[in-house]
Amino acid sequence: MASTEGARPYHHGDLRAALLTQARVLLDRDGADAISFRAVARAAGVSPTAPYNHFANRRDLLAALAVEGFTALAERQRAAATTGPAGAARLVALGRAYLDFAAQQPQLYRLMFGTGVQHWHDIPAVAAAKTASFQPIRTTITEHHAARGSVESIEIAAVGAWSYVHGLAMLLIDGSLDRAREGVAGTDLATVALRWFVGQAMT
Amino acid sequence: MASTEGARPYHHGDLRAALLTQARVLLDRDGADAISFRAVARAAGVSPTAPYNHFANRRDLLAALAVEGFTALAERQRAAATTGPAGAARLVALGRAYLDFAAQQPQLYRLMFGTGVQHWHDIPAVAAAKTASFQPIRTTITEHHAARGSVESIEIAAVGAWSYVHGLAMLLIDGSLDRAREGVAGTDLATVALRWFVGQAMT
DNA sequence: TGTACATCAGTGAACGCGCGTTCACTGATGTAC
DNA sequence: TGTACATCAGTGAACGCGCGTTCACTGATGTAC
Repeated sequence: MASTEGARPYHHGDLRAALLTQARVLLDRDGADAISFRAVARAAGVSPTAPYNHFANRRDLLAALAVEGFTALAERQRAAATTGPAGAARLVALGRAYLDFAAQQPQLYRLMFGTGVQHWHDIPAVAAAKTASFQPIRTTITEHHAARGSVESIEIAAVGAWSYVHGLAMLLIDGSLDRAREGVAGTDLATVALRWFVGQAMT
Repeated sequence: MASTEGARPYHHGDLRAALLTQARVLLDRDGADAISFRAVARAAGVSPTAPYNHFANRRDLLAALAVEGFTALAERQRAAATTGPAGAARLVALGRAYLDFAAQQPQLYRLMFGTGVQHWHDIPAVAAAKTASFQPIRTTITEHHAARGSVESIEIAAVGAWSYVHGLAMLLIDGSLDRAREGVAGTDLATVALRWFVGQAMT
């Protein structure tokens, strides 16, 4: 019986990563509420208490997911904003990267922005990752406006762009704009909305 | 003993309203997760199962809260958009009413926009109330642009305005803009951000 | 005006459940000598 | 190279909890005659 070929080893190898993976599966399928310590352990094929070797508690696990999310979001934006020539098209590409991220993993996006966890800002790692995920927008807009405009006016434009794209992402995700989609013939609403914003507010 | 002066009557009078009130208290204090049927009943001083006479289940209770919220939000916007002369100031006032609503009852605003309940759109009353709460923005922007612009371009501006103000509300609520606040001297960030948007996008 | 009865809006015991977390433990691994 | 031992990463039983929901019930109210 002992140590037959298929036997699972006593030590997992990389349980931490496996737990995060399974948590993502649960998150994507049923939302943040479905992520319980026990359910994650179960999904990873491990005893209910094994996760305590890797995360202090449930909150800590969710925080790790959020940090991963913010990091990935920042990376996607950075990639989009450094591809192709500068100009309005770059701003649209930046916004599209943001919206695509949210659309492709809506539950993760929701988790990152408040749902499921109270007092995110109490967790330094999450707060830092979130702040960092705003940086690509700030940087790209600063470059776009170059010398035109004060530091303060550029900051306001950056906050405005983040607000816009964040609100658009949320409304698209939760189906609030399904009606409006029909009113916009041809191209998809996200593209139209992004071009509109860049045309109006970024010149 | 029976029917002494202080005795609570067997029938409550308006338990439905009392349950909603207590649910709001729980919501505001601890968030949507804290709203359990039992906790609400307890807070209303009633047996754990009494709420079933008024709500089919927990989800139904949350939906009622959301509908109340959307109705109030629409009302506030309508009031703001019909006070004072037309023009850019009216748009700013509309946006301010929206942001004030969110800032004054952040947990309710979160509940309305996705947190805590999956598949809001499956509940017709909620979907209808949400759609109705978008109407004041649409109407005001239509009037503002008058004959200038196609129906489609006005719809895009309306969607844009909603996205902007919604995103701004969420980011302000969850503390994401606390850093940015410091960078904007003098007036509060919400006002500055609203004026910026109206100045850029609504002309 | 009085009475019978239907309906409404509560009660309270009970169910089964999944959860977070603790605890003492044990198998596996790594390291010092 | 071998051995003793510390450390790490798991197990599994157990706890107490609050939850949603069901069920049979009962007190209070309203209505028909």
